[in-house]
Amino acid sequence: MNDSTIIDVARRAKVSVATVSRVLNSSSAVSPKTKTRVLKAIKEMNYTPNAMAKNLRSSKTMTLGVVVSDILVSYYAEIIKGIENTAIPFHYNILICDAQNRKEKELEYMSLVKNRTVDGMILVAPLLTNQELIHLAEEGYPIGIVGRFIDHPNIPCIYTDNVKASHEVVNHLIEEGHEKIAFLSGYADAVDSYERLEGYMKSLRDAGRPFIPELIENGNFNETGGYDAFRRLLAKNIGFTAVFAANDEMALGVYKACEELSIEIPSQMAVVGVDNNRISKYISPKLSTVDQPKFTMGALLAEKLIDQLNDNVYTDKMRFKVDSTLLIRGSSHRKK
Amino acid sequence: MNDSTIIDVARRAKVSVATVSRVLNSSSAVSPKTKTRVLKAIKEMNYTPNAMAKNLRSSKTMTLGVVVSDILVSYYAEIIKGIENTAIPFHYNILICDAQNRKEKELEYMSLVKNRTVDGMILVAPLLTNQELIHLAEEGYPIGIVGRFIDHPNIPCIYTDNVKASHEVVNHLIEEGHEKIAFLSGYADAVDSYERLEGYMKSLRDAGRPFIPELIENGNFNETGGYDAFRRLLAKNIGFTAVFAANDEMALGVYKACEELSIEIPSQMAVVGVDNNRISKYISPKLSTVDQPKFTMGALLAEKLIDQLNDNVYTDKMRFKVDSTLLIRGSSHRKK
DNA sequence: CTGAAAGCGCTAACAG
DNA sequence: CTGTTAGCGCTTTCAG
Repeated sequence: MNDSTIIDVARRAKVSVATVSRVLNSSSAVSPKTKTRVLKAIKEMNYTPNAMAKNLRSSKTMTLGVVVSDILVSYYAEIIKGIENTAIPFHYNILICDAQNRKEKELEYMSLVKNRTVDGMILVAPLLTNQELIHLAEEGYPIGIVGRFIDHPNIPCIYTDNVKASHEVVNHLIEEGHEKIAFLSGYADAVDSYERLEGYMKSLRDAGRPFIPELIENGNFNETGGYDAFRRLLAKNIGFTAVFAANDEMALGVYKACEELSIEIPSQMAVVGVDNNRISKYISPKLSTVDQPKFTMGALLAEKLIDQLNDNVYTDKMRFKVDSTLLIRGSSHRKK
Repeated sequence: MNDSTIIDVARRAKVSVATVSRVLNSSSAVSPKTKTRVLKAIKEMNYTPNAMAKNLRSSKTMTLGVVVSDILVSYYAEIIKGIENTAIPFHYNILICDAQNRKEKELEYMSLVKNRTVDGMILVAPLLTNQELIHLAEEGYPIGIVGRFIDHPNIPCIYTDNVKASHEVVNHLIEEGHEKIAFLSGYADAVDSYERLEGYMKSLRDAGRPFIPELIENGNFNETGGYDAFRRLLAKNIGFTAVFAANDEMALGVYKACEELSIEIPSQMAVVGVDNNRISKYISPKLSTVDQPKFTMGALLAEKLIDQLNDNVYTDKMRFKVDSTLLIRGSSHRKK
């Protein structure tokens, strides 16, 4: 166990603790001779500075919290990889928080920034409302958002245009000749759900198609939810030939139901998801989906938040919109 | 921002800091009246105790580090879920460390336990050798291992019998009528690789088959590595009809190569992996693989480590062997 | 270039 | 039941 403190090292090197601290942090010049002596003592005692003491004194923990809905979903994991990619070089650690798709959990985790366990918090596609988020930022807590636009000078955010992406998907489906297109939304209170639904409706409107409310079902953004929702849809006997799932997880549920019911994708049922989940290109047929530059989104946002943490730079550009791209794969391309 | 300290609260409630601390931690009785007053002050000032100060004082951070090789691999993500499942109720946070398949990284992360950023460290299928791990434990750092047996009284560990699992896989392949079975190992220095190879050889021996060294290739435990290794294997023209990949990621690489070369699975090439990665049951044909109770493994190990952290219980049972099960799916079941 | 000393915010004796 | 006080281990003025 490492029990030695800076005092022990100082004693052994016959210098003051201040000097030891100086060589530890290269904070100011120390004569080469004393420096060597201190270094030697440190090595001999196998001394490691106590991070808690350092944190307390410097009011920094050098760790960033990252709240995601579900660590098992590759979409989040890739964003985390991106965050990590910028955090590591800046010597920040990452505290991952798995909110298990629950808003209360998300809120609970915010105490980590309040009690100074982390220096800042990155929320990925949070369930918290903009208002709640803004409230936190105004209390002075450094937070950043991935996957949502939020109009506040203190909150860096990076997002894609959900309405546009969704609009593109539905247009594609219409072009493929589908008349009735179902929509699987996520939890009703998620902004993503709402925006994707908006794009869906816009497409219908543009194409002069009627909006049929029965064609909408909520699948809670997860596989079983998607499965159930799709079965409910089917039970209504509306005769739709395509489903747009607001994320890939729900699309996976659709695949499962189709397999059980021997509905062939895409000839009898076209399917499109969103997220470009890792699984989407392994399943058969490959799932058409909307890709976002996840890694980059995480990396860039982390950079901005770290900037803010260190220089209190709020003036800089803080809001980033990145493009998403529709990947048309086997699940939605009708055989001629 | 939360700038108020316990002193401010004390002042406002007209009590001493000790009393505030008492109500905060319910560490000893406080009269209902003062308690209410303190609580009121806390609420009014929107006070949150500073975790760093608390940590320093109590020499506890209530966080556990978890080192995994790659957070994107669902195998690790599920273990993390298990760890989380026991950590949360015990009020521990989890600091995820993504070692990016590199041993130096793993070692670097160990500084988190040395410098007291975390109270203990869980290593999942580490690249560090038993010796290195034991060294750390003997220096007094609380560590636990998931996915490997390690014979040391201070190191809780949970593992499956790799030799046996691998033995089972190869037996299955032999029963399916395969004569020449290739083996894709991971990095040469990983214990898992070694043990899985051992089981492979044992099966051949038991069945009176010759061991052909050319049938072994290293795929580094990842998809592209598996792809490359499989292509190298093919290039040797040995005429094997089955591959046992030491993990599912490499098996995915085999699938990719087979698709490119129009080799049909399983009729022309049987494939079996290990891990029961989430993707394995979505690909077509479904991948035969070896399942481990990942969630349970994480949960149980975390429990043991936390026990150790709190009570210094080293006497308790510390090493757990759990059963893995061979899941025979489409990729290795020869059509009659 | 080096040392002394004042805390960072909290907990836990100890005394009352 | 409540208050006083001594640190936890470190960084950082301020003097020298």
